[in-house]
Amino acid sequence: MNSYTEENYLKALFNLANETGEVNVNELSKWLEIKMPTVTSMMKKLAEKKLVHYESYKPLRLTEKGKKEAGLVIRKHRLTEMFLVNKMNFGWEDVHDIAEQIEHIQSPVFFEKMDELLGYPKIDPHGSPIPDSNGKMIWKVYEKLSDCKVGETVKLLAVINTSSNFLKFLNSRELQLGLKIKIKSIEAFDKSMVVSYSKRQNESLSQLVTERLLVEKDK
Amino acid sequence: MNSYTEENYLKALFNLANETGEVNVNELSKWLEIKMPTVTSMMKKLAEKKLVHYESYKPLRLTEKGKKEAGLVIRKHRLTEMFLVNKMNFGWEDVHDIAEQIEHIQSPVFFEKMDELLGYPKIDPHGSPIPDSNGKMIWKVYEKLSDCKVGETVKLLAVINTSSNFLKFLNSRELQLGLKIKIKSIEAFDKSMVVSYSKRQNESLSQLVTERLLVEKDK
DNA sequence: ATATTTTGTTAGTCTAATCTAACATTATAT
DNA sequence: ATATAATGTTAGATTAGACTAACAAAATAT
Repeated sequence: MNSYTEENYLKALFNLANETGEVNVNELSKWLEIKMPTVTSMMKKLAEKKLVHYESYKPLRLTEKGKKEAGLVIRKHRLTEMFLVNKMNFGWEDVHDIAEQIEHIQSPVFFEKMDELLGYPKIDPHGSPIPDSNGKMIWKVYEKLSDCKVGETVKLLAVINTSSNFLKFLNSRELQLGLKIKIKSIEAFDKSMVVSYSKRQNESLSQLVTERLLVEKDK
Repeated sequence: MNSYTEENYLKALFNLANETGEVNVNELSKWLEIKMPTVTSMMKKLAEKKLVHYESYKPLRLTEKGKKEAGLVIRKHRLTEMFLVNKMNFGWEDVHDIAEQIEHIQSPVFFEKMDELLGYPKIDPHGSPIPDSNGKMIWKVYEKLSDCKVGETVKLLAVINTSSNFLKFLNSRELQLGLKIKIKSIEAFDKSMVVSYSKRQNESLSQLVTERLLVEKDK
């Protein structure tokens, strides 16, 4: 069994991993807002438990066991977010902090029940995949809205940033998952986009926004 | 803000308090399965925080502030049990351990939402009162079934012990809150009762059981 | 009334998870 | 190629919450 704290490190390692699965001590330290020496010592502990590959001065990498256990924490987090939104009527902007706590509840049946009541969902309210009960997660390859071209019509399928402020901003523009968005123009100097969707015509979105919106070309 | 551990001590003090609101260090120690010296030092800490009246060698007593905060933890616990039973289809025998964890979630809106979805319940699935949002709890005065007399018909309104084993036993006899129970006879030598309720005629219940069932005389 | 048992406290140790200060290694820039 | 900056580690301190051993006070029994 991993402690509350260990679960948080595992989750962070999973979420921060680059293409090769590597994370630096410094990145992890900044992400968790925990000083580097503390991170180093926790990495040694997790290495003892065969959850992390650790060698001095080398980047960190989760072991297979570590990936699985991290995946299971993320599963609990995302099932919780889905439950809060679909069964308890919370807005998607309000679920992150609660899920950060509930993800550490030790009770397999509790999360199995959530899963069942939700009808075994595959994605969470922000469009992120929910790992299966073995901790395995399949990421669909989405495109950033910021990488799309003028004239294209795309479907909004996920958001990268799940901070309350960003999601409240999306709410204020009535931007939600599933929407079809048409790109009318792109400003050359700041990469901001003018787009149309549902009843909104010619809304302007800054690059900070468009690169956090994940889309699929409309077929 | 009280820590997870502090919340558990407060709750225990509340639950163990006798008529005069007093609890001994020893009782508390046994209840929590934490050694006496640890309890003593925690009591000093809670006294610092004005949550407990503490004097060397004297019984412990929650302050008004302490009672309120303990009541709020119990509120979170009982709302959670109610939610698990009524909204997530758990049996009343399976909710205690999960509620022990969820009661420590720090998120007022989370519990407000539960309360709202449940329709502001006044009692939990075991018949215990749910404290209000100021931590105030009103205990109805029930009678123990074991104190009732032959010939009386009573209504089962609460159970004292909420251990999974006891509740599973009640399930196996189809005993549930709200039932009308008629006392047919009482064995003199072991105080066991023969009772009838719903479709069950002449069920025998040991004193260990009858003194854990809280009832009201049928009017 | 005194001895014994039970209850409660003090003093000091331990572990998990954090920190700072100082030092070591690796990466970057001139 | 070397100086500087960034990153990472070691050593030692701190805090919360637990423990044991030893002692002290209160309750109980003879």
